[in-house]
Amino acid sequence: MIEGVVRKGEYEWELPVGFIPGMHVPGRFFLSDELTKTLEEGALQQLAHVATMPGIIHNSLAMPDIHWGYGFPIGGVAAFEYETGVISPGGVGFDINCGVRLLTTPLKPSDLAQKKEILDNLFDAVPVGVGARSSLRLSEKQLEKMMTDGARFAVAEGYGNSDDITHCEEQGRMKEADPAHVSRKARSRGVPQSGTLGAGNHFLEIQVVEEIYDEEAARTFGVEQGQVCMMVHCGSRGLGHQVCTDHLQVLEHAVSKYHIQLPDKQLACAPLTSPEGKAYFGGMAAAANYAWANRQIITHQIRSVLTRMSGIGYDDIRLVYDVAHNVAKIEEHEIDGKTRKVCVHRKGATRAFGPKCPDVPADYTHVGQPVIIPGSMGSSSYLLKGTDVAMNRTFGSTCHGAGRVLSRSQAKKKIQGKNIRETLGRAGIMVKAPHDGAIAEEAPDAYKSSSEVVSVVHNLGLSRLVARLEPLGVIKG
DNA sequence: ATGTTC
Repeated sequence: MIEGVVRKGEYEWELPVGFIPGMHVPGRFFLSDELTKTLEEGALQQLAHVATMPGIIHNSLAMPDIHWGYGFPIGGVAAFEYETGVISPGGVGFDINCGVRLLTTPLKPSDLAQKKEILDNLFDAVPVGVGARSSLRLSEKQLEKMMTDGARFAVAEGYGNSDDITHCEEQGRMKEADPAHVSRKARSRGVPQSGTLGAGNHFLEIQVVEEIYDEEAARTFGVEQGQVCMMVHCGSRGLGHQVCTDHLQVLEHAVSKYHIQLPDKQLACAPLTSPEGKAYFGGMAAAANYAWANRQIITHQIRSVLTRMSGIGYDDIRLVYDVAHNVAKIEEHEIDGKTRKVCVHRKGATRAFGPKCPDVPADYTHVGQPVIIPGSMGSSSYLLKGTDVAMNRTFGSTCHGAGRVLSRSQAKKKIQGKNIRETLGRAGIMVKAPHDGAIAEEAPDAYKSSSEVVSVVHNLGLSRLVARLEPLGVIKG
């Protein structure tokens, strides 16, 4: 382990205050011995950097999928006191509300004789790849509604049902969204991209529930062994990226205006109560809502294909839940016995609210919030549940996925996409992508093991395993 | 992640 890090338990490590100058709180991160082998020193430095920011409380936290990111580490969680703290785009990431949703179907794998045709139809119905454009032509007014109403906009337009809304984090809509802080350029990127999947690690998968770990929670979430499911992983596309870019520029100036000392320019931020901080938050929430609506529109396309191809009903395809992996939220948390209003930044981290917490859907509240962890291409995905331990220790947060071990360029150099496609094909997993390079970048070997990451948060109790899902067919952007 | 270095 890197010098200066203190071991606190089987899966826990601390960066003491003083690891670098100016830290207000300790850093704390969660790794198994196996995962410490892939820890990047740069990511740990970033965890320490975050601990120097104004108003941070409790700990600068990182989940076991920690890796190097823009300013803040990916896998990072940081909460700032509302009155004295800051908000930072680096703590959210460029893909605002990159997230994932899980749908159940009444189908069994044996009902998928036409799997290739289903995948072909899904590939035609959901535009994928960098710069993908959809056939939907949103008006300016519709885009505005998409940004203020999120998943509700999509459902109001006929792309879903009311259960879909109650089964989204935030009911698919942050009320603080303010489209006035979304630039003309961001809007022009958003208009043609509604209902598109995007690229990189974004995917649409046909999966099967392979193992149940927690019968009661699985039953509550409507998930059964042997059931065919659909998983959607995507975000706010070019619109969210542009919101991040635009506000970073403003906030770089705000840093000197508000006399904030930072160890890295990429931590650009502003006080939560400042006009600049509020503007970013309003724009970020608008982009988050765009992402929820985007996943909702894609859900409708999936339902349309499956009802046409397999004869099941539209409402037989149920949304289990939809979680955000990249977002900042105003929440109340109890710290040292006192309830504090804080802005929780989760960047490559999942909210994991426990039983009886606000915003957990009524039909799930006795169990806790569903947590959805996608695997890398061709590997297991997991369904977990939120816990009281997460509420007490990590502002109700857990990991988000596997985390890279090879950069995109390293992966493309080392790995042949065609070979991956053939190997997965032999295992019965069909892959469709715009080109083989997209497959190489996202090859399983480019990522840490998602099962190792998930076992750490399960063992710590930051969330608890409910079910494991395995891919049957993959559409990659 | 991203009209993949406006």
